[in-house]
Amino acid sequence: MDKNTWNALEARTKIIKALAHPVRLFIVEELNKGELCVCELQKFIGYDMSTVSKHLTILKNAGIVMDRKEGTSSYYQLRVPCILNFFNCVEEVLESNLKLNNEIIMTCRNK
Amino acid sequence: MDKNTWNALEARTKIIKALAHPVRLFIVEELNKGELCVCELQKFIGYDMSTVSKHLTILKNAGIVMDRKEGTSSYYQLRVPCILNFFNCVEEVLESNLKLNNEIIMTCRNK
DNA sequence: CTTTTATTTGGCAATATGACCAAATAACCA
DNA sequence: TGGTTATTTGGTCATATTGCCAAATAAAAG
Repeated sequence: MDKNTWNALEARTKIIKALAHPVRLFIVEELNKGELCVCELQKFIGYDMSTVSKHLTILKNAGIVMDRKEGTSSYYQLRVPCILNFFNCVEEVLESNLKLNNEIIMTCRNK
Repeated sequence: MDKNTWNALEARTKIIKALAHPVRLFIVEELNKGELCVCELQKFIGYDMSTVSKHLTILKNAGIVMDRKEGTSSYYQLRVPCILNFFNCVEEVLESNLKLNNEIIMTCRNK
């Protein structure tokens, strides 16, 4: 595999990795409903404020969210709206997994 | 956050995590062109055969690929075709990131 | 039956990730 | 100014990930 191919893969991986955590997935879904500050997200999530802040930094560095300061607060919002299509596909995989499990169960029953 | 919400997040995270690695991303893209055996993928990737095999197991456990034995070989193929839409979104984020960088560069020049 | 080929599994070491706490920063208020 | 609030940053520790090697497995070939 050549260097360019690898670099392209790594660039895309960075974005996918940013979404590959339950807390960050939750944040993206909440932000899809509208802008929120760190303390609001922290209340929903229940983890330490610093942990939530670090998760937001990861999403920001990946280019998925952007922030806006107002007073002492930082408000975060989605920067790229297509993220939801992304999730549609994940749902499709989940449904497909369920279907397969059902088939396996049915096959076992018929034996 | 309640237990159900968390479980749903974790289920989706498992799928996203499976895609969050350059080698696995490469595998998915190659398999999109058609079925391949482990040794063919190994030649492209250059890593140890056991490493490639483990990456394939991760994709399989996430429900993204499926395998088929033929002789001594295992052939892998995509189980869910929508994976490419998924990548379209990642590309959109990348393009958006590039656009932002250009804006920053332009702003700096004008100062 | 032994050897070869393709793959998977187990184990280990290096590195990355993710949680918390404590401290630093920054804006606002009294 | 000094204190409060919101956020970020640095440090540390536990755990997860990822690579390789060696060994186990399994089918095919000689």
